[in-house]
Amino acid sequence: MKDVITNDQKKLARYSKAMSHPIRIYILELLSNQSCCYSGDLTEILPIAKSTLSQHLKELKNAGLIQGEIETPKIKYCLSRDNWDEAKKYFKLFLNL
Amino acid sequence: MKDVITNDQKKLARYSKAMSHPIRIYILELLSNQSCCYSGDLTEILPIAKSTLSQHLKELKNAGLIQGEIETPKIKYCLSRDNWDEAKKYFKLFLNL
DNA sequence: GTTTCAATTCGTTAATTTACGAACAAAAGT
DNA sequence: ACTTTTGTTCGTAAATTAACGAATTGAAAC
Repeated sequence: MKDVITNDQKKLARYSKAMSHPIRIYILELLSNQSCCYSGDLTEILPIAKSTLSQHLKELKNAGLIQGEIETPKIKYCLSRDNWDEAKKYFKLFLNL
Repeated sequence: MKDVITNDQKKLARYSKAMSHPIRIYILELLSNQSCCYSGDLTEILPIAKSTLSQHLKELKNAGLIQGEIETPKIKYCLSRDNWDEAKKYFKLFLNL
């Protein structure tokens, strides 16, 4: 019984999972509008603990959708273009857009 | 501290969550290609137990993305057009497509 | 009325997710 | 050296998810 699920389907599910929380949607939306942000800014705006935010950022990093660059003492986050574009491609195909 | 997360962001996260499993992606993809299917067909193709499939279908139903129609003794599933279109709209905006 | 078919619900288990505050780390400024 | 700033990691708890097989339902079909 070979696998009927394709790699593309797994990847799309993976990206969807990364997007499956309102906070993470908020962050991605922000980053697709303004090129970058600092997590300190997010901490001030979002009604969650710093550590929780950190977890969400990690989740997005692990999914490959964002990347962080150290600008001591802060960290500048921006979209990971390659994967973001790949995700867009998958969603586009999936949704017939 | 009012809610900085919009309803649209919550809805998009909700739809993403429904799409966050390969099996559910598979089902949605199938339904967006062929108008309808019977869960019996899915049971034969997919490498999971019937009860597990049932859970995934329920998940998609709860997210409003599919609907089931009884055609005794089977159940015919198809996309829930309204919500599917709404989901598409949200993803389109979110991804700038 | 009982059997059969298709699918869901139940009961259970293991793993993952989300959240928090406290503790920790790294680097710069004092 | 020590303090401050900024984030991450740790430890923990509660809730949700995913999976299975067994039991159940509901509506024909016999």
